[in-house]
Amino acid sequence: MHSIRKMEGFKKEEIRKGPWKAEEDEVLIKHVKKYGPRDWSSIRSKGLLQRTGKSCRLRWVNKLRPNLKHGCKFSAEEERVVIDLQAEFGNKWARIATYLPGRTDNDVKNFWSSRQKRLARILQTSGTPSSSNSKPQKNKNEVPVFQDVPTLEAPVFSSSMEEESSYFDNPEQIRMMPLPSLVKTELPDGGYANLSQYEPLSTIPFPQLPQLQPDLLFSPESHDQLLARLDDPYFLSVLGTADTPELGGAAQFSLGPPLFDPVSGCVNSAADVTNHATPDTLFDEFPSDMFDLIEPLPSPSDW
DNA sequence: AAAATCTCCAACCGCTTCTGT
DNA sequence: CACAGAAGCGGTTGGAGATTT
Repeated sequence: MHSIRKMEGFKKEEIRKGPWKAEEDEVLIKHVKKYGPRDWSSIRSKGLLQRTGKSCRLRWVNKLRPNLKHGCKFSAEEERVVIDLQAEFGNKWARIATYLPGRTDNDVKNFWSSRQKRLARILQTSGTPSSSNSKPQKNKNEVPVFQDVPTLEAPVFSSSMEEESSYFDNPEQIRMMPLPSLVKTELPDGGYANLSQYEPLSTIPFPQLPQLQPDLLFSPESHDQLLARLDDPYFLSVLGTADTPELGGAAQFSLGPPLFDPVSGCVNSAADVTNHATPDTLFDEFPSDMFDLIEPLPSPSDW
């Protein structure tokens, strides 16, 4: 009896974990509406939710924030941005996410890790003697890593504002609302600029993404040719393997059209992208043990 | 149709950085 | 300057749904 009461008392104080209910979201949204995305821990201290401030913040940033792209795959452009910026910044997901409106660090992180798994599996199963003994892989996704690129028609940077902002009565209120950290975006030159979701895209600072040089647009090559290319640092930089962000320096090369057209402020059409193989395409051509031959370059911190 | 396997992603944890006192 | 609490970040995990056998 006594212990049960004790347990009940304890349970009341217990911090809730796991999936969020719609009611909890409501409460959180109301709180943000009223106070802005801050004072997360006060949500619990006020007894509004039995969630930690940390959990509330995460929920807001990853799911409830306006203008997030829910349930749409990374477009080819976005993939390239991630690949390029990962090569440049390393696993700085939050930083990379600031270049991808509507994407969170979690999105980028998840995208990258599934990509890595995919590539690892491909390398493992694409013909090494050892792997040929292992049980056959039958996942059809394995063969054409990037086969879905041309069909990716996510409304990139489309304004889902209408539906999202329905959380709020007054758009102006949103505009004036203190914005989450993503708003403050460090520019490549070290300065800061506002990356407000409510600003026209053309005002969003965007790094000049490298342009793909013609000889790196991937034509069918023999494995020997590909291996020969491993001596080319440019070639390696394009690969941008997860484990070797140090390879970096992609920005100094030309890797393709920028994601944004600086004139129109729009994203380059998917049609353009289909004309360029993405770096991922490379992996289809590689011998599976190729990466055994690559030695990571020293990391920038060691320079 | 059922079981096995794979993929995606929401959410947690631990650590680091920032900010206020 | 030192400390504490809050916020932010990156790594990891586990479950749900999709796909394959």
